[in-house]
Amino acid sequence: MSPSSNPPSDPESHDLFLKRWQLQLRKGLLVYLVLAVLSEGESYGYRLISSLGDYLGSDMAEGTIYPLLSRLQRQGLIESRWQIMDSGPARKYYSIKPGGREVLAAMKDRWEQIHQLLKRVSTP
Amino acid sequence: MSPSSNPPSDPESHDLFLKRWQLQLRKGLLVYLVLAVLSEGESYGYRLISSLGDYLGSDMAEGTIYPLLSRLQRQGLIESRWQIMDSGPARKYYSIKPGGREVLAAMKDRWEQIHQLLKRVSTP
DNA sequence: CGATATATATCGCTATACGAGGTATGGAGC
DNA sequence: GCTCCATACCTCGTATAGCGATATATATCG
Repeated sequence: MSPSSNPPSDPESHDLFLKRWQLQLRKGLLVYLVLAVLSEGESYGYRLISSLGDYLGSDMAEGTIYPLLSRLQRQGLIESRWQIMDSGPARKYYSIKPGGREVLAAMKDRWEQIHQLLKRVSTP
Repeated sequence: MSPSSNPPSDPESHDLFLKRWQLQLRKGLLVYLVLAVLSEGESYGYRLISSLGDYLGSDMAEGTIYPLLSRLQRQGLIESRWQIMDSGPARKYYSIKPGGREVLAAMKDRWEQIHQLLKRVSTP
């Protein structure tokens, strides 16, 4: 266990750091991912959790996706419709609006810029 | 001005959205950038603001960099020393520790994963 | 009738970036 | 000497987003 014998390289504390880092990275990343997925066709919250979970390696929490979708709709980037199902509870399908596609394109450009920048920084 | 005539594609509100998005993106990104720059040699807060400003297009605020550096030091990833200058106020030079390099390498891997993922999502 | 899977929503907590404000040092101009 | 400015550090309050926990409802299966 070595509880506190090796502070400078304690792998356990590094894991914690990385976990928190990835949590922060998701702020901004998830909006992009949701818009990108919706740009390929409509979907709904519960389904997005599993599709994005496949991408990300870990599920995004319900407490994340539903507020996120509400936000995007309030901001006019996506729209929703209720779909009554023959079996099971109703689904709220979201689809991307033209404004959402514009924003997505801008985000994609900015993302590419940032990636180029990081390559430049890490490989001098 | 068209204050509210074109909600779905209002470029002004899109700019606001993108501005907020980039703010959120920086959460996590800046830690990476600071560690990456420090991995190439020691530096100090005030200097980091302008070097990273060049990279990012906009300066990072002083209220961002100083707490960030304190945090990284508290977490044992970087260390600092005071340098008295012949002219002007003293500088607090930060340098990366071995544990910081390990974390930086892990972040780089994860970042590459995420970039591949985004490419897969946006180009089906 | 209770357990489970599906599906949506909300609340409180935490972490981080930023703007505004504060402190201090030393050089240039009046 | 005195004021202005660039350099250099720090801290506080605000806003935002992800997450875990919790609540609710529908339909199916045993």
